Amino acid sequence: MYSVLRRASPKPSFSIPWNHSPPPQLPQDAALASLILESDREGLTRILHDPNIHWTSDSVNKTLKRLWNHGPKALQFFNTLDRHPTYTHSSSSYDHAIDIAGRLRDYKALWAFVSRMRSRRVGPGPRTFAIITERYVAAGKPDRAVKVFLSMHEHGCPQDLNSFNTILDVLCKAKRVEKAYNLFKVFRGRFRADCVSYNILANGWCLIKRTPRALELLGEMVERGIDPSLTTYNILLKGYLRAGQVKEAWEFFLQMKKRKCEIDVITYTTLVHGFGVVGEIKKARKIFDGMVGEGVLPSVATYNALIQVLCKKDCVENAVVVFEEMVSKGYVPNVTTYNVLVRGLCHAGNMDRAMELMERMKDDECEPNVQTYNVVIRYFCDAGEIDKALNVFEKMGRGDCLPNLDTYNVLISAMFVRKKPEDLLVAGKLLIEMVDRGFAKEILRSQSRCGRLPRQVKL
DNA sequence: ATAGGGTTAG
Repeated sequence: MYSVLRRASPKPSFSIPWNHSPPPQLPQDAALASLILESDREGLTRILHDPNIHWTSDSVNKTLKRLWNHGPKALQFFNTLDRHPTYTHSSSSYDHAIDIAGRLRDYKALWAFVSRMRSRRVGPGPRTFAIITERYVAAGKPDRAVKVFLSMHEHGCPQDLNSFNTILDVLCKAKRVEKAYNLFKVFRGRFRADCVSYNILANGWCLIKRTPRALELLGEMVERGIDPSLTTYNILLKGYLRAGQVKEAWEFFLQMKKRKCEIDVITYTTLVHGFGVVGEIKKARKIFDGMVGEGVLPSVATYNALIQVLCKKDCVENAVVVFEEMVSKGYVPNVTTYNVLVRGLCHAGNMDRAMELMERMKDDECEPNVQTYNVVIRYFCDAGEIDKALNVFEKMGRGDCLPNLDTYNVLISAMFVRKKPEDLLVAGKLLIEMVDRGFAKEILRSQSRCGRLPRQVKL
């Protein structure tokens, strides 16, 4: 039975936590994570304060990471352990907790962690502020993020070029490029902006498809005596391709070659992917086949790019051939390789082979992640095979990979499509489970963005 | 955790 149905019966008591579902050879932190999810406050203290468990910073961090999509429980775990008689949290665990609080937009808790960190003299450090600013920006508060950056020194962590570049990057990655550029103009002198600062901003303009501004910035850096690096050129190249300026991209690449710029594997990966996504498969292949002759070996990412575009714009069989080829050459596929191919197989209607590949992943010691599961669940739902989707969901729930908002969204909406009464019952239970796990705020936010819920609906 | 290349999808 999957977890929602189990939830319907009385919860197992703590002395026999695994009575209903004995853990199948799960890593310790995964077993712990599911145990935490199932337990109430009292039980939690009992487990965590058990003198037989030896806590380390590493095991705490792994557990927090597992509970990433279950914020309230994760913080409850962190706080309970914070009252442990002998164990004290490390700075990286505080950073994790701060990240989670920020994701939940619980700024009160976030700043309480910062003060506690400081009073225990384990921070806050540059990484802490990278996290905090990123969370504010993600919550749509870029001005707040800038203020936090400007007040870092008041928390005992002085700003430097690194932290300056970090805040620029955080703003750019969230597409607040104009804001980043304004901050940059004010402080580039004080922090001695370097090539990295310029690259971050150039990449920002490229992300919002404003390649002319990126090019302008390139001129600006040269004017100020900073030499563009290969990274700079790769950013521009990617920018042209992202903006659909394929011809310009190719000309830019030829210029790079002509100017004796050392072309690297990232340049080639960018090209293979870029030409592939616009459907120029032959060109993508030609670039891929030609790179070795230029003295550059493909990486796993290059293979991933080729496999992905073959799945999307050619046919999945050819992608499988390339996959087998890379394996026979001794490359070790990573989780992205598998995910791309699993999705390709699903898309081609080969659900059985997709599931087989997922099994092969496990045999190859590459654990499927939430994306892998979500893809398969989504395609099963699309095909109306809700029972099979639930079957896969059940496998996740056992703890090795916890569901996220997408997982719930896909499953629940699929059940509303079919409208069988028993489905609706399960959908309701899933919804309760979601709310239980702290997804409610997130749902409301995403729904109100789409205008699907009236504003007065409150949870 | 200072920058560039691969992950779902309407």
